[in-house]
Amino acid sequence: MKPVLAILGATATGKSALGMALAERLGGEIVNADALQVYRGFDIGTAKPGLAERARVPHHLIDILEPHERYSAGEFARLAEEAIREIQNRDRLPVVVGGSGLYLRALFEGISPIPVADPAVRQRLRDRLGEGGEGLAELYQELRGLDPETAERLPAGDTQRILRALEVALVSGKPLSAWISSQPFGAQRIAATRIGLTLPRSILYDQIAGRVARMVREGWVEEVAGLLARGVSPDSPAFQAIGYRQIVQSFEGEWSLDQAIEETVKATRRFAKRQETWFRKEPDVTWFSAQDLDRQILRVLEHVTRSGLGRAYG
RNA sequence: GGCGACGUAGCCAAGUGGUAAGGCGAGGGUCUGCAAAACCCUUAUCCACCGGUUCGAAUCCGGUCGUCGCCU
Repeated sequence: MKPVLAILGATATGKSALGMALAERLGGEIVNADALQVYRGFDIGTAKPGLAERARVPHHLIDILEPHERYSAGEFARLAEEAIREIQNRDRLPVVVGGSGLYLRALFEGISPIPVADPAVRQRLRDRLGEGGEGLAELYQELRGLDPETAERLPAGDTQRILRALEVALVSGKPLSAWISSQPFGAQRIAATRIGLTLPRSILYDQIAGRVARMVREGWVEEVAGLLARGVSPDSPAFQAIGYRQIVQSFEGEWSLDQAIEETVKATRRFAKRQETWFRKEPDVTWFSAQDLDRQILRVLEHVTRSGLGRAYG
């Protein structure tokens, strides 16, 4: 497969804007590598590109799921690869834009073909964990028996991963560690020219606060109210999105709207920090300052044409 | 000016004689299908300051400074 262009970086650094600009100049189409922009109706708080942007440049993997549907790194990797193939068949340049490190890794390095767990099994494990259940320690012990390698790796408090590892072993009869070693990351690569956007922490945090405030002005709270009124369950996967949760909690009286907004800003800051931690050790990323983006675009363009991409898409 | 309360980390705060809880914030990190998730680690050689009592003081006593409240 021919190489693609990828734009990554923490939230609120301007990835979408840069992606648009590059796609327009290079004859590209955007492949969204974001876990929440896939949900219909979750627009403002996910900073989803608007209809105007999408009319100017084709976007893929946006608005493809209903809020109750589940998405995942593996699903993303499959869909993204398909989209990339189609775009390349049209002789256009795929521009992958996103901030989720795992999703990007799954796409570019290939993710092990681990079977999706049976929801019934997941529910049963949840029940065993819950009130009057055995508790996490017991489940962790069980995992030690079924998949000692993974148990060794995981901290005893990581409920989410312990459950997942048990799920895989129970459903497939093969431990997660075996699935992984049969096709580790890196076994199936898609070449990419990776552009990273970064900002000094204090500026990034200002940016985040400003963006959340703007989203609220643009009707974020009303959007959330509308989703609930339409019957979207607050327990839907889509409501895992930062801000949406907090706003729902303010509706439920847990805190005031101002507090919800403040909590949203905080959660976004923590998220951005985690993204930076992930990307920091990611190899083969050429970093550009997100300050003064307009002027950076020329430098990025130059870098892109000099990279393998210029040749591949002559 | 008088009286009273208070002064513990960037913020909030517990601790009232035995050698500084916790929360928030911040920073660092882990990551194979929930990833905008989940999890882990670090963050006060020291309790406004000075002196005293005591084997031992953030804790008791005196003074100084500061903050707040009430009174004049």
